[in-house]
Amino acid sequence: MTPSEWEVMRIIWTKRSISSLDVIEVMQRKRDWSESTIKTLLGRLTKKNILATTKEGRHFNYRPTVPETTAMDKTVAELFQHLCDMKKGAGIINLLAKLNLSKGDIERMQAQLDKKLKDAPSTINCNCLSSGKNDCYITD
Amino acid sequence: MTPSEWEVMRIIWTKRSISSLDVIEVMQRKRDWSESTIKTLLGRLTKKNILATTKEGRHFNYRPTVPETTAMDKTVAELFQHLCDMKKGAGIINLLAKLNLSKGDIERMQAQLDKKLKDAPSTINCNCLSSGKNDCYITD
DNA sequence: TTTTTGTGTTTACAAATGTAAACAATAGAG
DNA sequence: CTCTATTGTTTACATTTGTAAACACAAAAA
Repeated sequence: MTPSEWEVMRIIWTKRSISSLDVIEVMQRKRDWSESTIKTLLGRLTKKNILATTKEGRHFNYRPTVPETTAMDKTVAELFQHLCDMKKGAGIINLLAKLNLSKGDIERMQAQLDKKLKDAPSTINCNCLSSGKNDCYITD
Repeated sequence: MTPSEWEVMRIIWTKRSISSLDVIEVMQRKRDWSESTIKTLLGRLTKKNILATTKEGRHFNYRPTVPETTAMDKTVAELFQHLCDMKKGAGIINLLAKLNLSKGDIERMQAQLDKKLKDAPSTINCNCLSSGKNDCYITD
């Protein structure tokens, strides 16, 4: 899913089921895209089977075939897969600092971390050269 | 920076300064890319000013102009910027579950979370339609 | 000094992406 | 039952990305 497609999906995930007309209307409040552009994106998402359609009189109704959280988790996991093992932690710490998180989410994270801390290794090696050993000069 | 460029950068970030010959050698241990392909990537990274070069006899030496952590933070931040505000927390929780983290990183995260918990809101609204109010039907 | 060869640069080209106009089909209006 | 307007589909085209061959030029070797 491309960034533009993702923007369209957010609307559809939120609405659950929506006509193209409404997608266009909502989308145009966010981005200066022509009607055509949005129709193209809907078409591509449908072809990729990320959207399913149901005919309804004159227009179609679009609904996601994949839950938003599933898509999110996949995208986030993919991104992190390409980062240096050793520095992922620092990346998350920096991210946490910037995000607005609810009490509930923070508590769930804390629980998760408490659990992981028990058998966490004291260091994680850099795997950037895939050499099998710690590739990084700076070990921390 | 594209995914392929990122792979090349990881090598150079780790080595700090490296000849194209060595980049090619290391890279070819990871991916089945032709020498040409890797040279193209080095060229593009140089043109984008992500790499700086110094002539050294027959070959050039490449070194990053941007620290890896800076680039990482930017990429991670960009990704999260496009996700639903309400669901970012859940995304991180899922991510944490999957990652291998060092004790030190976990402790730093815990510290960060403790600090944030104090004045964390009890809920974060979905902003997927940018309507100004909570867009999501499911409020959690 | 000429030849060779190792490197960076140019050019190439298909696929994906962003962006959008033109077209076709069909539901609803008259 | 025809006409029109709406909405999905085709086609279009520039840019970026993945992948790589061809080329030019400067060192090193002869």
